[in-house]
Formats: sequence, C-alpha cells, structure tokens
Amino acid sequence: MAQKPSTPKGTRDFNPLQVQRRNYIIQTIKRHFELYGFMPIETPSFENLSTLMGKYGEEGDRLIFKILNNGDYLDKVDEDLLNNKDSNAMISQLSDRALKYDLTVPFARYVVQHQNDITFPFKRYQIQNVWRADRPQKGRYREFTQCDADVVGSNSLLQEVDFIKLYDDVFTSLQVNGVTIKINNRKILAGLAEIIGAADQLIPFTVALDKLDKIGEERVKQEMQERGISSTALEKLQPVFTLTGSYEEKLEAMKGLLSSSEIGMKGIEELEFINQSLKSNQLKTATLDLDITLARGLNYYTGCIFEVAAPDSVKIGSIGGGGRYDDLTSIFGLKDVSGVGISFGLDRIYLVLEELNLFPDSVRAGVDVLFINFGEMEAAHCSGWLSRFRESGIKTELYPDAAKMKKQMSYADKNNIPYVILAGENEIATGKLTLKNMMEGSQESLTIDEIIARLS
RNA sequence: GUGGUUGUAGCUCAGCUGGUUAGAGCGCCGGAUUGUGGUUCCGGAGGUCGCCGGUUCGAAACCGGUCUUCCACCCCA
Repeated sequence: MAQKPSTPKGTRDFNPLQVQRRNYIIQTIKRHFELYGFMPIETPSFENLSTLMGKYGEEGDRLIFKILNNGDYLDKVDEDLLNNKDSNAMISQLSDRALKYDLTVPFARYVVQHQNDITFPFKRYQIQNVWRADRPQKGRYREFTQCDADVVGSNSLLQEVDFIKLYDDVFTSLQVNGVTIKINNRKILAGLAEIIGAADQLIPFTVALDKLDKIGEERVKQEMQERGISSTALEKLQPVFTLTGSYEEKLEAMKGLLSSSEIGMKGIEELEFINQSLKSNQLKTATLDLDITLARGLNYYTGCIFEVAAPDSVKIGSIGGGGRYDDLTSIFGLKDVSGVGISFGLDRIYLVLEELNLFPDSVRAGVDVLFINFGEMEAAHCSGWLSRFRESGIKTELYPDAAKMKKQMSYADKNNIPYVILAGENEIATGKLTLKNMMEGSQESLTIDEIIARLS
C-alpha cells in the first residue's frame, strides 16, 4: 500500500529558493564572523549522552533526543527498572549517544579535548544543525540551525562589546532595522536574589522575573510567592518592576538597590563599562536596551546575557541570544577558562526577512539565461556559446529537448529566468542572436559579445 | 510533558441532522497557436475523504486509538 509521505514532526524540506535564501543569511553571518576574527570549526551531529546530560537543566535533559543503543539494547538494562517501567532511570542504560542540543556545550567539550592544540584566547564560529524534542510551533522546530560565535580564554569585557557590534553589523547588513539587543547581567540577578534573601532560589527567581513583559507584574509576584519568596522580599523588589528610562537611568536606580551586594555591584560595573565603550563607537541600526528582567534559560551563564528581539512589527520570539559563562569547561576538567558567545537563530531570521520582504531580488533559484533548443544542429552550435557565458560567470542552460517553443518559454517563465536566447537557423547564419527580456517581453538582435557585456 | 485544534484532488477549501456516481477555484496536461511565456477560449487527467479499528442496512460525516498541523502552557532559537 502506498503510504502518504511526510517528514517527521517538526522538520522541513527546503526547496531551491529557500536554500538560496538561507545561504544568503548564512553567508552574511559568516562574512561578519570572519571580519571579527572568528574561525570555523565543526563537531559531530551526535555526542556521548553523558557530554550533554545535566548541562541544560532538568527541562533541557527532557528535550535531548536520545539515540537508542544498537544491538540487544534491553539486555543490559537493570531488571527492576525494566519491570517498574522507570523510563527516566533506564535512559542511561538504553542510550549512550544523543543528538546535540546546542553548539555551546559541544564546543566546551572541543576546547577541553583539544586544549593543547589551541592558542587562547580562542575564537571560533560554528554553523550547524541542532535538535530538540520540543513541541513545534511557529518558528520553533525540532531540527534547526544555529550560528554561534564564541571566544574562550579571555575575561575582557571588550569581547562583550565586540559581540554587540557584531549583532549590529549583521542585522544592518541584512537590512533588518529596528532590532533591539537586550542586555542584562546574571550578577545583577544574583545580587537581587541575595538582597531579598532568596540566594538559594536564584533559578526559579530569574525564571519568574523573565516573564514580566509577558504575563505582567501581578502574576510574576504570584509565581514568586508560590516558589517561596516572602512578601517583604517582594516589597524590596518593587523598584525592579517599575524600572523605566534610559540605560544610564536604569543603571543608576539599580545601583541604589544593590549597594549592599558585592556581586550585584560587580554586575553594575560591567554594564557601565560596556555602555561607556559603545559611546565612542555607536551602533548603526540596533538599539541596546538594559533589561533587568532578562534571564535566559541556560543555566551556565554567569555574567552578561544578551537576547535580540526582532523589530516590533514582527511577532516572533527572540532571533538571537548569548552570554558569558565562566565555568563551562570545568565540567570537562579545564578550570579558569571564561567563555562568552552569541547565537543567531537562522530559521527565525529567515521568517523575519520573509515577513519584511527583505530578501534581495538577486537571491533566487534558477539560471540567468536559457537557450531555446531548436534541434540537434542548432543545439550543437549553442554549445560553444554556453561555455563562453559560463566562463563569464553567467548562469546558463540550454533546454534539453527540441520541445515546442511554447513549452520552452513556459519553462523559462515558471523558473523566473530573466533572459531567453533564441539561436535558430537565422541567428546562426547572421551571428546575431535574439535576446528576449522575459520581464518586459522585448527582444533585440545582438552579437554574443554584446550579450555577455550586458549580462555580466 | 499538559490542554486544545487541524487533516477531503498537486495547492486553498466547500460538502446540511449519516443516504446513489464526493464538488469548486487555482495549478497540471492537451488543443486554438509548426519561431515566442505571462492574458483569453475549448477539452482532459487527477481523490479507497490522514491511517487503523468500532457503531450502522449504509460513514468523508458518529465513537475510540494513532500520526500530522497549528495554538496556549512548560521551555526556548
């Protein structure tokens, strides 16, 4: 029985135009990564399960795609676990490998594994697919592409400044104006938790705070209370909920609030430095916005955190994010190496460009010129011309069969081929080819050199 | 992982409280038009109604399961 073909949940096929457009975004990002001194590396699609587990929190562990062991995979499983159907406890016995969940943790593994061959600070970029067993939604897939740039082995805040400028440059180059780069610092969040006496509940506290712009002040407070944060603590936190003004104004207000917290003040200092550095070298189209409620899920961030929001007119989640992680490599045995990095969400950037109609016309599938096939003799004559076109960098093809003119023209039309060349008996005799502009419907008689000069 | 939603021709969708042979628009193929596409006209092909099971004399429609789509949580790019 013929089964209806489909791709697995949360995955997609890409047609030629979509691939061209994705490549356009990737090329733009790559170019800027390299301009900023990042070099490409690649890591395997799957890692040892133990490399990934526990790095993204409990929720993250659940969303990792595990690969079932080969062979008699039930043989090694503990019988009690099997009888109790204790799936979670059995995972480590059923699966040794898993698809990578992001690019940062495999990168940390790479750094530790190759530490003797690496010269620090090490700057790398990586553009590869990652997989998450999440429920798909708009702009959320189970297989998607991340474009990461990270630097490890440098504590300098100039790295953070560079990343902000890199974001600005890439989105300026893609003509996405009005992007907001939100910045915060985990040290400030730690300071806040410390001051309200919830230092041991940093993660639930930040997760709740992160939802402020989405669910509002009341429900955030409610969630915090449910997680055991007292009402006197919430009172101390009140200024955070009503914080407004410029970057500097917000920073000043936070300074007052955090004056008794050493770690909090350290965070303030860092954000001040970044703001100061950007004054002399302003952003082109992006806006830098201090957002104290920005938390970001990943547990390994320790310093500055970033998130890029699409222009207001496009309703989509963040299109990029990143931050500093002081201790990621220590899990793999390399201490005192600080890392900081950012990520571009290719699939979502694609949706933004599509919605705002920002893909250049030059980014399209198909050739520039189609030669009409009039028959064996004429096709043979065209062969030399085809080569000359291609040597000049003009994408060219000859219709493979001497089909009816209508069919050949229709092929050009449907593939959005801008020019058609008619080289039949008359043209071959005179050496002047008929060049038809498919957009305008006009045509003229020109020599091969004239056509090449015009199209290249 | 929780709650809801969707699936009928290649695409977008109609199809009444269950009743003969399941429709439309667009697209596709052929012709009008043997060296000219997009417009027009004429003709044609194409569906075991997501899949499996159940109820019924009878199911695209009702019920259960499953897969898929989209949405809200959770979380996140």
